[in-house]
Amino acid sequence: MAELHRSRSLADSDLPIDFILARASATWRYHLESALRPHGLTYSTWRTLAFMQRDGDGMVQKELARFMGVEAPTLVRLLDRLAAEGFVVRRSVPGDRRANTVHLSTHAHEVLEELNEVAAALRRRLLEGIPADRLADCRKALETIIAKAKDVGAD
Amino acid sequence: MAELHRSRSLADSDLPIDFILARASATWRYHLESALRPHGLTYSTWRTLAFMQRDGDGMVQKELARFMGVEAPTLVRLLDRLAAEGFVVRRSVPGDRRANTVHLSTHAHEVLEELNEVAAALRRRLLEGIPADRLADCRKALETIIAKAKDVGAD
DNA sequence: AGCAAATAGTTAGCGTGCTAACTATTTATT
DNA sequence: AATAAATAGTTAGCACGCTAACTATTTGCT
Repeated sequence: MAELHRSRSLADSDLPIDFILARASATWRYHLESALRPHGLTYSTWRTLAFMQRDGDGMVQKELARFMGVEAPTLVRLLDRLAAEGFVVRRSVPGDRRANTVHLSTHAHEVLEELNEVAAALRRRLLEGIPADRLADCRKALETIIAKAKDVGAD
Repeated sequence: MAELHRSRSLADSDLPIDFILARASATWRYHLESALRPHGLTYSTWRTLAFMQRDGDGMVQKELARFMGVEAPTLVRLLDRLAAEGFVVRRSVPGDRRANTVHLSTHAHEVLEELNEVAAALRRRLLEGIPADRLADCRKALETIIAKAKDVGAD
């Protein structure tokens, strides 16, 4: 992977906040992707497992997609890959023959322990030096943005 | 576009900050993409023009790519599209026959006035209700993350 | 001068996000 | 009960991010 996200030359300040937000998010994702790669997962496939682990296990695909904030077709492909590699199992729902619930394999649970530590390590590294209250404020601001975006209605 | 980013059902809190960061960024991008679509531009092509407008005009492609935080091949395709639609011109550099400088057309300048207002309107809407000092703290935190990511070195 | 290394731009190809359109099934209407 | 509407999942196809590999040119070494 290139060293783009390790370089100077971005006059961070004086860019609008959304530019900074996008850059921070992309950079974080890039580094996580790098850290995950040796473990054979991408950011998105890892993220799918992570969401399943925290409350998504046993959900119907539709629910999981919504929980993760992606569209159904996006999830389909991620699950295809994860199922092919033995991380995930689709199980048909007794009452409804359209739906599948999705489940983590025991292998996935094992791997996740390691991967969660990888993610946590990056978190520690990137958040190092940010005062806790500033980080809390940041979190609140981001949550407000997410909330505000929800009730827009008149696009 | 789907109404994913307008829905509830994300238990925002108690998710790690990187999940919140990614969600906020994706949501913002989604709404901007929606607002831009009627004007015939995508988020990424608009973003390219926006970066050119704020200091990137006349840059060599390589420089612009770095400024924007994307790899060279990513920018190539964006410029191809933007050039085909008359927003951007590539001009060969006298001293160096490998390089191109890129320039906004007058049409692009005109369109940008409108688009900047679109972006600003969304900004106002999504940031509404966030106290200025909290937003400033958030910005500082995000800039710290970006800075921290730069000097990682030992990936 | 001449050859190796570096650099700018590009093409090819993969993964991930989306929308649109399709199938199969379930629910609601009448 | 029969038909319309809604729902779950999928497939197809586009945009955009990346890396790897290629061409053309420039720079640096000897």
